[in-house]
Amino acid sequence: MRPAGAVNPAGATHPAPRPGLRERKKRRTRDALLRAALELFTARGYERTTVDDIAEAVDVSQRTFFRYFASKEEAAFFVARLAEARFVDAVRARPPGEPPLEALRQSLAESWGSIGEAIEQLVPLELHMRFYQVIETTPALLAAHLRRATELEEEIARVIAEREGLDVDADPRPRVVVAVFGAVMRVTERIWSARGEATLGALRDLTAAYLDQVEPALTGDWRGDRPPLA
Amino acid sequence: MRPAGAVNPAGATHPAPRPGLRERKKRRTRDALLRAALELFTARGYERTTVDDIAEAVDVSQRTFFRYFASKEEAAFFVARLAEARFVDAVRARPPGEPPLEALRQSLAESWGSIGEAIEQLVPLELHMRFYQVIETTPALLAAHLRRATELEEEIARVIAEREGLDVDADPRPRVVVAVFGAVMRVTERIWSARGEATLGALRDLTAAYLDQVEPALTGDWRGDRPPLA
DNA sequence: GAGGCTAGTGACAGCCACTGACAGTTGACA
DNA sequence: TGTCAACTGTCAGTGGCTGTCACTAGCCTC
Repeated sequence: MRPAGAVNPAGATHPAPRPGLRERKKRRTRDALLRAALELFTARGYERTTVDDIAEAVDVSQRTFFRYFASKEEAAFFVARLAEARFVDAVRARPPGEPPLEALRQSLAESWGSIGEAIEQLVPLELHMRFYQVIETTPALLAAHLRRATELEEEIARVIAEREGLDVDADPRPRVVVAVFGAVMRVTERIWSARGEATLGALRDLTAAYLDQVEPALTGDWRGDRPPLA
Repeated sequence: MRPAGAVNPAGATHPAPRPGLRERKKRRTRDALLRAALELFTARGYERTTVDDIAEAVDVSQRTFFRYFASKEEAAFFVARLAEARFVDAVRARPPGEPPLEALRQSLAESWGSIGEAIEQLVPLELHMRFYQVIETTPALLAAHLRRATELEEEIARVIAEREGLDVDADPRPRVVVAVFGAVMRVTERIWSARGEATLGALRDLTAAYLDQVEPALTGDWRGDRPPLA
């Protein structure tokens, strides 16, 4: 079986059948590993914490760690996966008439508005936010993050294409909007993490400001003296 | 010393002082390793070829491989680095009046026009092109490729900002254009490599077509029935 | 052109991420 | 309560990568 699978199957209608002891224990172990991993990663760096360190902190064997997480990297991005899934759901739920770029913007605002508490149930939100700085400054993690981001983009491009009744492989526009949107997000992520203020609010504001700059940036004429931002 | 360093220091004015025996031998070893690596990677896959395999193919020790390349990954991207450096140079050399996006487009066309022969001196061009499909289909390599791409983007953003007399950290536009440009390139790279035709020409045409779609993709209205492309 | 210097190399030992195999333990359920 | 299956620990092994050390072979000086 796959302990690291989806937290909850999508179509659960009943109030939650109270998992058995075994299930709860597993969950506790996984959460403990997750939390220990993130704490060690942010405290002493990703490369400098070994999987053995994490396992030891939770008092399980290294082998057990790898039964919960396919890799050290997977543990690092476990929480981020939650947020991404929310975002995709939000895009799917957007009203059909809305222009694509606007739908993406709104989905982002929406999912960021509600993701905090979901994360908090797993690990302290502040820890998760600080961990982004570790991602951004660790080559191996940054690489993994970018790869995951492109996978996410492909998924979203398909959603957008479906909304608009287009074929992703025949019409370039879905992939292009999503790619542009993603590119701006990554630029803001980097700048945001480079500054000290690792809060969701700061990231949200910065992203909004940068998205507003896409059109001005693409026009040939930059002489219009647009006001630079803080 | 660093055998994998720049092929030729920029400011070489003399006709080339004929390197000693030692230097030539080193160069030959490095090129042999490079070629063997790329051949093995494309033949049986990146993950399935060990560094020992590569070293054995050239009849040196594994330790020696790591004296030429800091990592297996570095060997994989050695040739790509050449192409990137050319591109950056091309951007720097663009006439100052040109709009940023246009400068990037032209630089791309220019560098792709001349990079072929430079690569051919190191490894067969066709091998290099086929290797892109390996990159695209190997998670570890794709991740590394994306990270390298963002580093390149940062460098180019600074060049663009300087051209326009702006401060990269105060004005978002340089980073945004470059990010958008890079995003489109990556989308086309992926589509191009997914199709069979691994030629520079095919990539160039596809990129041009996709760049033309940026503006249409960003406008809210997609009803204009733009012609999808082949 | 003999001898010393040192860059380049091979051999070896060791770290860390990760995997397969096997056996012991413990919830779940009849 | 006993059986089964899930979960876990232990152990051995692979591959990427690094440090160390001794040795060989270009290079340079006298």
